[in-house]
Amino acid sequence: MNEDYKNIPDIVIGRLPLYLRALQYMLLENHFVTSSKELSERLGISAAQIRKDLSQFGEFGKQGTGYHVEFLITKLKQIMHIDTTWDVIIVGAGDIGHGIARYPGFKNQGFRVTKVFDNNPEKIGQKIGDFIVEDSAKMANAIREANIKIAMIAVPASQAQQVADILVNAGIKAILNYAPITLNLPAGIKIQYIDPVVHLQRMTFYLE
Amino acid sequence: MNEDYKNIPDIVIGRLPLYLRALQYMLLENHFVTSSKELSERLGISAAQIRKDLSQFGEFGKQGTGYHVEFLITKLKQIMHIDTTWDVIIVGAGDIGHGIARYPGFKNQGFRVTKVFDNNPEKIGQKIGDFIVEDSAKMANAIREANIKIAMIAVPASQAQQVADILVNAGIKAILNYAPITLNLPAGIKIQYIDPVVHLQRMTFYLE
DNA sequence: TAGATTGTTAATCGATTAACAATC
DNA sequence: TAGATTGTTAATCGATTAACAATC
Repeated sequence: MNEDYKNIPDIVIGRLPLYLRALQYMLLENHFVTSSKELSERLGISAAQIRKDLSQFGEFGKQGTGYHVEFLITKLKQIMHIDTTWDVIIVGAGDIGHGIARYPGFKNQGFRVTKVFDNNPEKIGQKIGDFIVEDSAKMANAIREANIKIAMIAVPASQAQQVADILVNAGIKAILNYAPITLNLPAGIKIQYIDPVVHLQRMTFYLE
Repeated sequence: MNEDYKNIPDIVIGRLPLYLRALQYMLLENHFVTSSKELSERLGISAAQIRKDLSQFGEFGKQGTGYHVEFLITKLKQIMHIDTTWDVIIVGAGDIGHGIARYPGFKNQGFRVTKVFDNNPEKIGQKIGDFIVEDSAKMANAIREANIKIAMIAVPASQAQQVADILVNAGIKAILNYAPITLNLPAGIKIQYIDPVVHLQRMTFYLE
């Protein structure tokens, strides 16, 4: 648990990465000062909500001028605990595992993929980007030794729960699950889901 | 717009795919009748909420016994407009584009990838799974000719907005965006985002 | 019949927005 | 100074939950 900020709604936490992302693009554009109004226009989130969200964590702006982009980025990274780099492992070396193992977007965002596991003997030893696929049997030990807290699951749905159980048992505290199935996890373990089918189905309701 | 059901909160629509997914697994397990209580336990969503969500669309259960799994699946598919198959195109033939082009999970879920586009001459003509990468310049025409309504964006963030504008102009109504940037779209265009970094950052707040 | 579970209402809970004093 | 924008309060809006009559 984050001890510094208690009772902050999870929905607020969910917006922080979006604020961070927009601010980082501003910096790339040499845009050094912004306002809740400008962020609002970029993100489609009301200015009042952005100010209220940020105010949960402190006072980061100046009346009349707004927010200093670089300063707010630094603060948000501290709040989200990504002022350090988290080691992350990938379980599953299929197409999805491949894709995320080679994804360049983790760089400088607080994450570094360190290992890729699979239980298929044909895949173990294979090269994926900078990684050699390792045997899932060695996964739990590797997690404990390197004190890994975050894992991404990219195995078939039929194996996902079993994998999750092993991960949690070995000390994993946060899981990003690409398998299209809801996982059953102990309280305190964080979980996020990525399933393109769910996202697509959420939109077709509105299509004719 | 869905003309049959008006004023239904989007957050309810967002849960329907989860209900559907759980029900489909039940059917695989030859589990033919279920209840809001059982779905609740599988999904971590309260039974009251499940019943209330479903009741927005009709009466699908029976007092005392619960819901007939196959019947509810059929109904949910109708409600979400996935009782037909939607053609979907992918823009961007990099690692992410590769991953989703070969993803087997769309099958029988209402979606079929029909084309993959890229603007890189080195990629055009390349084979990806069952597809030959086509020139992005031909994208707008292809969308109009086949009356495509759904696209997945898997290009770098720097190109995503430009691609989105072309897609919308050609008639695309729903976009699943893998590029890590918030897109600016006209009202009425549906958008969903998949960014592993955002999902991970949402969890590290809670980690020490 | 007795037990189980729905669909629905009303109450509760939580999130968003509008408005504005403070102040840069 | 005048204009702009924050941080915050109170009001509004919306979503979730508890409870239960209806009924299979």
